[in-house]
Amino acid sequence: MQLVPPSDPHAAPIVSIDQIAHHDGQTVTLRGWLYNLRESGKLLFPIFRDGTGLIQGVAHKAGVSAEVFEALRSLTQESSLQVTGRVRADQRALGGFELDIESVTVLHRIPESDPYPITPKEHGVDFLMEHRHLWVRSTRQAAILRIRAEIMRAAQEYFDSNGFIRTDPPILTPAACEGTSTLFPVDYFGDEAFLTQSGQLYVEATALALGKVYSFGPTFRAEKSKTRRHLTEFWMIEPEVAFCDLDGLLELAENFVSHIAQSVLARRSPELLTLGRDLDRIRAIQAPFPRLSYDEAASMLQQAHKDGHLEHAFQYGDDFGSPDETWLSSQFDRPVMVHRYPAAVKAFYMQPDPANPSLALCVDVLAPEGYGEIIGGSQRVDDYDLLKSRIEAHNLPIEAFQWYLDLRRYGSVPHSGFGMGIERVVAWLCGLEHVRETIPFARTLNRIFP
RNA sequence: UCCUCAGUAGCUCAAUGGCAGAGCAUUCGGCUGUUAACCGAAGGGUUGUAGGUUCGAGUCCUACCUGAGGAGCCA
Repeated sequence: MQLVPPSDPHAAPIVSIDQIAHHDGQTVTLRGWLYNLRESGKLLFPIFRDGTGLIQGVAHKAGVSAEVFEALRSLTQESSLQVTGRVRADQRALGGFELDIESVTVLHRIPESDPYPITPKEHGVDFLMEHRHLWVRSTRQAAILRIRAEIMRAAQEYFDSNGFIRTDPPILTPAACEGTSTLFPVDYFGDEAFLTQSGQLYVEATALALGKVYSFGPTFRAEKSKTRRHLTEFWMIEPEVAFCDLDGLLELAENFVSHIAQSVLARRSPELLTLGRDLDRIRAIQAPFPRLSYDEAASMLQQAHKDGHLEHAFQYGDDFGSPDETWLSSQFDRPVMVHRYPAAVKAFYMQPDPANPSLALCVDVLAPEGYGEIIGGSQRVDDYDLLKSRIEAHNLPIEAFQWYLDLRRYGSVPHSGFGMGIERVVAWLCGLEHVRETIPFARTLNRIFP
């Protein structure tokens, strides 16, 4: 296999397909794979892909050597190759350019006896997930992964350029962070440890060291959730800010999400269009976001039930169910921030609202179009005695939280933070049905292969 | 964990309780502008597993396995 640029100084330059428009009329070399091959008598129309795009080649039997023509004619889908030809603008071609083929070097030819499994026709979800290592080559999946990468880049860019320091918490943890979720146990030299379900408690510590911090990494939940919104392994980005109250947190959340959406729009619009996304939907995602108190949201839900928009009657005091969130978020064209839930349905570390201590100073950001909760956050309890009594009331092992309580013993300050699930944001911005397509290799309740 | 649905050719799917089928993919042949190309031909099956009802089961019944959609929980 020849993988390095040819040493011949007169050889055609190696270019990627996304740069092909800059080489109109020139002879170039592409490296990639055969995406599809159409044949019409003495004409061949191979379509090549190289990870940056697709381009159709043309080979006339009379225009190339017999060896080149036969090598192309018998080429199989997804065989790898290097092809040299002249770039020509052509209205008939999908990308506006075609390649008049001069020569071909086949790097690896897939034999007919064992053809590439994923054909240009439709396939079922299970088959595609079983072949995820190959499915990622498809145009649609590649577009999603490019948008995912941009979302991650833009998220880090926002924090890095606003004074935040990235401090990543451990993946292996000694005990449950929140005491609620089901965790994945691992053997830690004879002791039981767990894969982290949230880095929050740890970034609270680094926030009191560095002021504004964030963490970004994988998170694990062993809950047997079986929905389009759940993975057992997902990526979460968690900012934590010292001297920040709930109002400051709401402002941070809306500016952060707006920045991500507008970055994707600016840098990945072709991919959004590949996915059939309406760009106006993304364009609308601009701060400020609508804000609803839990009380206001609850009233809206009860009214929606009376008007026949919701089957289930919402009980004041309950947490919102999935249909509730879907309906609420569908009332807005941008994410809606619901704040001040009843403390009883929220985590132990959330600061009570001074105006009504039965409410927590927390926020859930619900994405529109039924994508549900993308962010959950709160102002944290900063009083030692209150936090200690909360831990006890939730029957959590106090010893495991001694270090966490220390943060309230030594220079405690008001502080706030949130966690944003990357995959849900990817699914939302891409307009996908299921989060399993938003990560290169999804881990779900029923799948840990490939 | 609960509810609902599905499992037939490599893939996507048909088949009233009565001969196991089609399209795509693969192979061969045809076509000098194809757009998931098209036209002709060929090969390709333990109908998820185990049991039961029946003269006869892909089809009906029971259990199990696998997957999907939803609920709860959450990001």
